[in-house]
Amino acid sequence: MSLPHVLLGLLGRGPASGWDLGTRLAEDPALGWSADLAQIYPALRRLLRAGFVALRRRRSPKGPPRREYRITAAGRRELREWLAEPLAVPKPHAATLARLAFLEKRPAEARLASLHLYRGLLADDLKRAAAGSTAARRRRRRLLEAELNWADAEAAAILGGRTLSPESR
Amino acid sequence: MSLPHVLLGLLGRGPASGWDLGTRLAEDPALGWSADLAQIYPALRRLLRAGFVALRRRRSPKGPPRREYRITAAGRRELREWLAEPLAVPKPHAATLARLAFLEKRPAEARLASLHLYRGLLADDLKRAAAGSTAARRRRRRLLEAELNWADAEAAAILGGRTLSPESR
DNA sequence: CGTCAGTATATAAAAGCTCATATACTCGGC
DNA sequence: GCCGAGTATATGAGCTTTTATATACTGACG
Repeated sequence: MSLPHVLLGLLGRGPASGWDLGTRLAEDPALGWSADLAQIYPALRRLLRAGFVALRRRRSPKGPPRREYRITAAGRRELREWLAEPLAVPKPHAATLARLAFLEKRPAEARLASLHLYRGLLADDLKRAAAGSTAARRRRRRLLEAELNWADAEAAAILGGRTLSPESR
Repeated sequence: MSLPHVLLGLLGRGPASGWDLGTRLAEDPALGWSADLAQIYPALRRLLRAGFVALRRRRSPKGPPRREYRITAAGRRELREWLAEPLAVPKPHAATLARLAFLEKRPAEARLASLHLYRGLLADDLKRAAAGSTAARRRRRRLLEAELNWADAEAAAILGGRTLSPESR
């Protein structure tokens, strides 16, 4: 849907090859987008045909020749228009959330074990998200912190022998 | 990827038709999954062929006959196995986050306007998320609150004439 | 000298998802 | 009696995304 625009946005920060864009996407979860190289390469071609990016081949110190793309004036225009569209609250599409929802029915030990593992992953992510001072990074840190607090509260409630829900007696 | 499992999870709460499942998914954002009916109907058929659900046709007070599915013993087993898989921190896949990240380069008024609209949407969602006492709902409320706080902090920083980032002088 | 790891591009096949459209049944209003 | 709205199931086209596979170049290790 909007992979091309995300790529344009990344190219707005400077020229890059398909490989570069792939690693940037993979490394920055604050961007809220990820894509396989098999998706990026065709997308770049479409952007090239549309005139939104320009291509320069360069030899690479390691490996085969790089195809470096840079954004064009038309590309910047397109990017600006996309950025001007109103923001919608993202509806997450994640199996983890569904599992979390259904976990409620499982025995307390199982819930606690899952929560504990999950908490560990959250803490790792928060540590990795410590760097960076963009709005998107700050947002990500806040959300991770809130989720950590939530996980702790849930674990405490289970350990306290009662759930926070009304069906507990 | 996991739509069939999500459907099994929902059927774990009681029998339902494809239509019912579609509306439940659409109405509960804490579930973290959404699906078109065009996706749900074939998925239910596959679950039926696999023996994870059983079908009963019932006349409906309004409209054409309903096809109600209920989870079988094999289905419960499958669901339990899926729930036992370790949770991974979801990586959001949302154009909004990417826009947020690239918005940084736009003029302050544009950023403020976007933030303000976004804040309004968040507040609406939070109001709608007020009900429910499951762990997933509590999680969602916490995250929405954290994001509201973030949006307010960002807006305040812009209004204060400086950003929170070190490149502000 | 071979082969493994890392960089880099590319394509095909399969799976997943959205959008448009069609059908069918009931009820309430005009 | 017809029309529109709400309930309910279903399919096909087209798009996006994932997974698997292939190629090619360099440097390091054994």
